[in-house]
Amino acid sequence: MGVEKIDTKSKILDIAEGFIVQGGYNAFSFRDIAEAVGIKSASVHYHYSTKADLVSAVMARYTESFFRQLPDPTDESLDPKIMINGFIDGFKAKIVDQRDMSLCTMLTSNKGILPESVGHELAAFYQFLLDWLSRIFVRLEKIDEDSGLIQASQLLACLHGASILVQGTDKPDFFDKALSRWKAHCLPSSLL
Amino acid sequence: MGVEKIDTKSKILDIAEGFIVQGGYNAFSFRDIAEAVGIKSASVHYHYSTKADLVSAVMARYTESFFRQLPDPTDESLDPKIMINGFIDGFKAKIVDQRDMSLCTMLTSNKGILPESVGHELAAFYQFLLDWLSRIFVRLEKIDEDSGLIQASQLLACLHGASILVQGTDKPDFFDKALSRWKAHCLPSSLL
DNA sequence: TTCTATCTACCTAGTGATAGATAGAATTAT
DNA sequence: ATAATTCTATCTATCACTAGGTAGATAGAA
Repeated sequence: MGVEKIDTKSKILDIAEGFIVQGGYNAFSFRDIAEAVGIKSASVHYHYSTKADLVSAVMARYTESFFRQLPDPTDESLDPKIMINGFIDGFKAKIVDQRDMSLCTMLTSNKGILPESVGHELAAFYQFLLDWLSRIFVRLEKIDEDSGLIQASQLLACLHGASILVQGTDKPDFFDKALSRWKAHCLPSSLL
Repeated sequence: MGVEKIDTKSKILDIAEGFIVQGGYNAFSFRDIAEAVGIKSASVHYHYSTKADLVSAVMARYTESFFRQLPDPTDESLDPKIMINGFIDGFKAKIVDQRDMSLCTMLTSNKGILPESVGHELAAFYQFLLDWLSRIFVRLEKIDEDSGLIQASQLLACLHGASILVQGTDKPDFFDKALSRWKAHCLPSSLL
């Protein structure tokens, strides 16, 4: 412990996450990471013994920090419209401004070649996220849980699909086009 | 020419396409393909000299056969609702019944590591498809071209996102959930 | 005789992973 | 307090294997 030099372990995760969102599971090697961190590949293995471990750790950290940033959907003092809008804007920032895919979109498309553990983590991530969105829609539109889940699925699908469209066409405009229904639907009350 | 034994060249494309939709660009090798076809890897190179050539050929064939199957959007004898529904159902068959990603979703997520030529083909594919969908929406809802493109973007995003959701959660139900708005919206007149 | 499609054999460059050494920090024993 | 020990994080060197790609031979068809 002590002076906390910039932790190599999380530096590795940062760089691995960057490589994954740019090219997926098979598009980087331990040597790539080692070079970027400034150590040797054997030292990367010291921190994460296998590639599966490494990707699993990236996913776990992502999930943890993702949900830590989300507000409590049942907090009555928060406007559900603003929560949804914040969520959409956060997603947009990632895929339009940074111009790469979200970690989960990328890993999901790689699911067939991923260690099984990562597959489970992915599924859990989506379940949790859909649940979060559902609760907000239930509040926002005073609907039952099933309908909330449907709304949540639609929004989440639109967001992921929008990122494919932006990436595939190289035209960031498609993000707003694909999301226009939701933007209109979820304008914060302050603007109505 | 002549007796047309089952063409090795297209057998290679079939198998390559299968590998790509299952795991993406980096998840298969010439040796994998050779083994599946029943020849040696050097013989695969005879037909497609580089991996970029091969994937490019897969994409070109896919694009060609995809658009050959689409009806003429301006054909007044065809019901636009049925065309949209047929499109959705075709997509669903691919990703829900066959349980893998569409070639384009997969390649788009791999775009960062793809040969540039394939990137251009992908962009062209999406432009063409969005145009096709736009024309139908313009007819269906008697709207202008810009609004047609917005509808088209939304539907296409929903479809791609639905495939991510299905793959990520392992729950095929999410396809219909994510698409329910469009199914309701585009019921063929015969059922109204 | 030339063309087509295949083969065997190989190359170079990388892959994930391991073994063993080492310098220095932290901990424990005397 | 100091000496002995263990732990941490790194290294060098290497393994067995796979990658995409190439050269050259060959059998059969045109």
